[in-house]
Formats: sequence, C-alpha cells, structure tokens
Amino acid sequence: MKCVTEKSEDKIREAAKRVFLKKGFDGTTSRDIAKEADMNIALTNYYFRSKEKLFLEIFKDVLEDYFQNMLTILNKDIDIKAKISEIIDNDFEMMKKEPDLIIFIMNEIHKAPQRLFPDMSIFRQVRETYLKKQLEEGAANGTLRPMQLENILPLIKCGVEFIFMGKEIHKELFMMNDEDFAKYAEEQKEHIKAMVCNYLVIG
Amino acid sequence: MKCVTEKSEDKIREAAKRVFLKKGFDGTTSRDIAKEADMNIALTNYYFRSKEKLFLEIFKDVLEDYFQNMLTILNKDIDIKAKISEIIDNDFEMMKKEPDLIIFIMNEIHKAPQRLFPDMSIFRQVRETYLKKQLEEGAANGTLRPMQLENILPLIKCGVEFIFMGKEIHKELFMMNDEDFAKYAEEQKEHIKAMVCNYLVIG
DNA sequence: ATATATTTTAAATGATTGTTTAAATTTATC
DNA sequence: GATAAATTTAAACAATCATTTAAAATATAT
Repeated sequence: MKCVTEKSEDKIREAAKRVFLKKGFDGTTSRDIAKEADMNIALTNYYFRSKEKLFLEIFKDVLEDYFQNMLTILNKDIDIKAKISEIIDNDFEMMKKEPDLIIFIMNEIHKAPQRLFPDMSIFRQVRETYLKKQLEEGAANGTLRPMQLENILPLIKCGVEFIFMGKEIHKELFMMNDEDFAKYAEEQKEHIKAMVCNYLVIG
Repeated sequence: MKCVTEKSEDKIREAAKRVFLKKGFDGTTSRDIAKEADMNIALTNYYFRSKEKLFLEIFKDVLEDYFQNMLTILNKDIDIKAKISEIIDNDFEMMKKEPDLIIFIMNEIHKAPQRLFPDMSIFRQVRETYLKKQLEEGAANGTLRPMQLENILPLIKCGVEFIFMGKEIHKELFMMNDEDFAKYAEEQKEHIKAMVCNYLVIG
C-alpha cells in the first residue's frame, strides 16, 4: 500500500528507472527524467547530485533484482529438472513483465563494465548455491553430465533471454505480430526446458 | 588490395562504423566520427547529409553482413549435424572478430525497430533456405524432432551470442580474465553443438 | 507567531550537440 | 594555363545538454 503523496526523491528515482530502462543512459536526458517524474529539472541534482550518480544507484538495484529470484531458486532443495524448469519460468515472467530489462543490463555493462561493478556480493552468492552441490553430486554418481555452474547456467538462461532481447528482430524475421510472438515464446520456453534437461540429465 | 589514398567518403563510413559499433547511435557524436576518420567535422554532412542517414546506411550493411554467411551455410547440401556445427562455428568466429556486433544490433533494433527495417529481402531469404526443407523431410521420416525453422534457429544461435553479448558480466560473475573467457567460450561452443544436435536429431 | 531548515522554482551557466555557411583549396575539364 | 566543379576548411549557427544559482515557497521547530 503506497502513500498517496509520494516523496519527491522516490518519484524521481522511479521515473528515472523507467526512462533509463527504455532509452539507456546515453539516450536519456535530465529533462526526460524531470518530465517523466513531473518535477522541476533542478531536483534531480538536488537529490542525486548528478545524472551519473542517479543512474549508478538505479543500475545497482536493477542488477540485484535481476539476480535475486534466480538465487532463491538455485538454493531450493528440489530435483534438478524442476529447478531448471523453475529458473526458466521465472526468467520468462521477468522478461514479459519488464521487456527492456535484459537488453538494458547487457548493453550498459557492455559499454562501460568497470563503472558498474561495485561491491556486488550477489555475484559471490550466485557462485555458491545449492545447485553447485547438486551438480557435483550428480556428476559423481553418474546421474548428471559433468558440468560446471558457469557452463550450465548460461545454457539455461540464454534461450529465453535471447528471444526477448531480440523480440523485434524475431518478429520481423519470422513475420509475427505481438500475439504470434507471445505464443511462439511459450513454445520456445518448453523446447528450452526439454533441451537443457535432456542434455544435463543422463538417462 | 586497398588503394593507399582512400576516398574521404569511405574513410568516414568506416570510421563511423567503428564508433557506432562501440558507442551506439546515442553515444556517438558527429565529432567522434570526424576525429576517428581524421577528417573535418563538416564532411560527415557533406557526404551523408546527416548523422541519422549515415547511421542507417551503416546499420543496413551490418545487418546484412550478420545474416549473409549464415544464409550461405543454411543453404548448403550437407548433413544437418554438420550444418548446425558450421553455423555455430561461423557465429563464434564472427563474435570473436567483432565483439561489439551482436549487442549493437540487438540494442539499436530494440530501441527503434521501425526505422531500421527497410526492404530487408535478406529476411525472406533466411525464411526460405534448404535447411527448412531438411527439417520438413527429417520430421516426415522420423529422423528429426518435428520443429519449425523459427524454433530451432534461435536455439542454435542463442548460446554463443548470449555469452559474447554478456562477456563482461560472465567474466565478473565467474571470476574470469580474458584468457579464461576465451577457453570457456570454446568449451561452451561444444556444449551448445552437442546439446542442440542431441535435441533435434532422434537416435 | 517567529525563526530556521528544507524543498521547489525559474532562470541562467558554460559546454556540447548536429548542422550550416561561405571562403579557401584542390581537382578536373577544356 | 584559365575556368569550372568538387572538396575541404574554419567558423559560426541555434538548440540542447548537465548542472548551478539564488530567490521563493513550504514545512518544521521553538
């Protein structure tokens, strides 16, 4: 339940997030943000000192959000097939809800990686999950193809994220409208689940 | 063999391509291009009328290059496993040679799809390749899992392109340097080949 | 109610943006 | 070698950029 009169600082932060996600850092002006927040242009710098600082604050939140749900799932004590399915479903819902998210993250990091990795303790957390132990045990007892986390995790995530990142090009290339694409994406999601599980799980 | 004194128009075009690929349309200024080309700032507009027109010209070339090799391979009369392997190898080499290419294409299309799809006859060509016939025949005689081109093609391409698009985040997440990443990418490439072939080809 | 602190405003800052101008220079044509 | 065309240049254009200023408005504290 939100307060009806939101604090100006939060209004700006949320407006900035929307604009940055849509247009990227370079494509966003301070005036875009002020207009989206319906606030005076000077307030951005009054509360956040600079466009850069505001961006960094938002980017950190966005990146942590991106990893947070996945992290929870990776640590669940469930069968590995169910886990893969859940990660993919979670990713899929995230992409549907926030279509600009993944290309935004990828592009901003690609353009200036050094400035965007502060103390990302979430990275360490991702490296050390229960899934890692499951992979080791499965490889040891022969139920899973021997693979490291860094090999299997991108295989799980790339399928869904790739088609959403390239939504417009896929639509154009395969002559789909938005409705077609929605159906197509669901199909594709199931292919990915099956393909990855078939590859990882032996027998 | 190039002429020693390159035409100014070509110098600008090539310089602009380098800068656009690296910084994107929004992140590139006319002065960046002029500086990279070592030419006077006014020449960009003298030859190309505007930054926008220069960009559109370059983007069209880039997008056609991206599809051209793949198209040739898709039409080859070779076994489908070999074809998948070749597409992935080709993609891999393209990403290694031009690391900014795929994120550039994805991001620019994502931000403004409508302006970037002129008469892309290459799209139709991609839809109608020999691979399509192979998929139909394979599905009919039971050697291949029944799949459409639009389902299998992204599965083939996403693995390699995803890790190169997210190179920096993968390096940071899994604590790799450039050398580690190069080895890792090669490993990953083989996983992708095996995974996709196992899924598509029955038995 | 008055004084103080906080927030918001309109206006301006100087730098940079894409683009244009008109003159200077080079190249091509006769 | 003179004339015309094409190319290149330095300088300027108005618009917009991120940011700052100082005054006005509002809220808080006493």
